[in-house]
Amino acid sequence: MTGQVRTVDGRVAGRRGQATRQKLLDCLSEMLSSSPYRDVKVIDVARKAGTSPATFYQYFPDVEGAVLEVAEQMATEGGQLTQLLDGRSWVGKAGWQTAQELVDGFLEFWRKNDAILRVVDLGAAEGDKRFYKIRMKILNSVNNSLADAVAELQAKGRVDKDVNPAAVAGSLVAMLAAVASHQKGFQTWGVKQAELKPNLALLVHLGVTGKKPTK
Amino acid sequence: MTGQVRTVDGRVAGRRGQATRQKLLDCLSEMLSSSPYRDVKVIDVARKAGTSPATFYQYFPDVEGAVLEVAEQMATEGGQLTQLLDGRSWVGKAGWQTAQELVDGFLEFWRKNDAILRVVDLGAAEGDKRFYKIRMKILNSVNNSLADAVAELQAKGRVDKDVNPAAVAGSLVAMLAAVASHQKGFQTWGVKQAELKPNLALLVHLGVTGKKPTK
DNA sequence: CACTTGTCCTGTCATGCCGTCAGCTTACCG
DNA sequence: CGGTAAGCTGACGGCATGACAGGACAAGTG
Repeated sequence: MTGQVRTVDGRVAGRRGQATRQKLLDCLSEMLSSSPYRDVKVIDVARKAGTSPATFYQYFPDVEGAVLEVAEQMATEGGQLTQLLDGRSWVGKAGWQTAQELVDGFLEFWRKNDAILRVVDLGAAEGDKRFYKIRMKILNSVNNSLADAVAELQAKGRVDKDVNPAAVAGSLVAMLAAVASHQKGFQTWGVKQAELKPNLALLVHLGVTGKKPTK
Repeated sequence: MTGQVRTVDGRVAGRRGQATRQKLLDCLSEMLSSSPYRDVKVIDVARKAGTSPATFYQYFPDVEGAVLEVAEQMATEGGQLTQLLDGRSWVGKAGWQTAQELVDGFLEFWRKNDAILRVVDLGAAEGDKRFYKIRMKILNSVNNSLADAVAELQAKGRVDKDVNPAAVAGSLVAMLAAVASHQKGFQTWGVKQAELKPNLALLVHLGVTGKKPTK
């Protein structure tokens, strides 16, 4: 799809080059987890990777460029999130389970990639289309499936006609993403991780079906 | 409460000093709106304020310190958000109106302060307790009111016992904040601002009362 | 083995921002 | 008018940035 990996000055990267490139990306990922985005410097990433800043600039235009790469890789993995919803039912007990598994899978994915997702969120909120597109790529799979589910229930008359499936789905997905980003924040409100999940699932179920789940 | 405003080196700031200090904060605010957080430099803020970098460092330890100040000022204004919920009813048509006005007021506040709120969100997500506290200060008022409303309905038996009021309220508030941050994103999903609001209100109403609103 | 080719890395350098200090200017007060 | 404290800035060492040319290295060739 993306063709060969190329250096900034146009050379094609060989085996060794790709290895160092990936090492730089991995080290960048680690840095993002351990220090504020604003303080991540090229020189630190390079040092951590046991190489020099000049090498970094051979593969990436700047820190942001490398971050986009990390984000892209994560977004590709994130495509698996569709599986949480493909072919699931929103009716009866199965519906409750669908909601629970969606919440579970979503939070888990976010927890695993929280550092890079923070930055993607920031970039998207700042209006950067590249980050925005990546955020879409991750959320779209879940969002579309949710919107379809709402639209389907709507067609059967089980959901009010004036509900906008895309708006509801988007809001629910945004909620999941936001809660995942600030999981620690809930502890201050006296809410433990284990308690949080069923309540989130409840909200998702309510939003999609308009009704309380049968457990 | 906070006593006198002091410079970094301990002098008390007079009228003139406070003016330049505030001017620096205002210019910082503008910069945050127009360029990515990562690219906001002390020298740019100082230039924009018609002063020198050295002056900046007289009032703030660094960019982050100044950002915290801006955020603090905004958080104080944000206390007004409580008014959106104080003494409101969640029953019948009034309940629907309460939900609508909450969504309206919340989105408006976020739209007005989106730049600084982005940064606060980032800081909080990165685990910085100072930003985290400010985010709390803003959200707590809304969150507590919502949680109280849920708990009250729960006491009357109108909401299931296994619902955790704080978890539900927190999730709804997080949803509002996230949607507000990414309002532009919804346009890609074909959802217009005007359509978004009632659907958000619906989700809030569903979350708080467990039932569809009577319009 | 010497030679060539193309990939890969780094030393070095000009540039620009950071953060501090000493010292100058301005405002206020007796 | 002189003293004192507030207010501001030029200047400087330090460090990150980003570009380049050249050296190191692996692999193939005669």
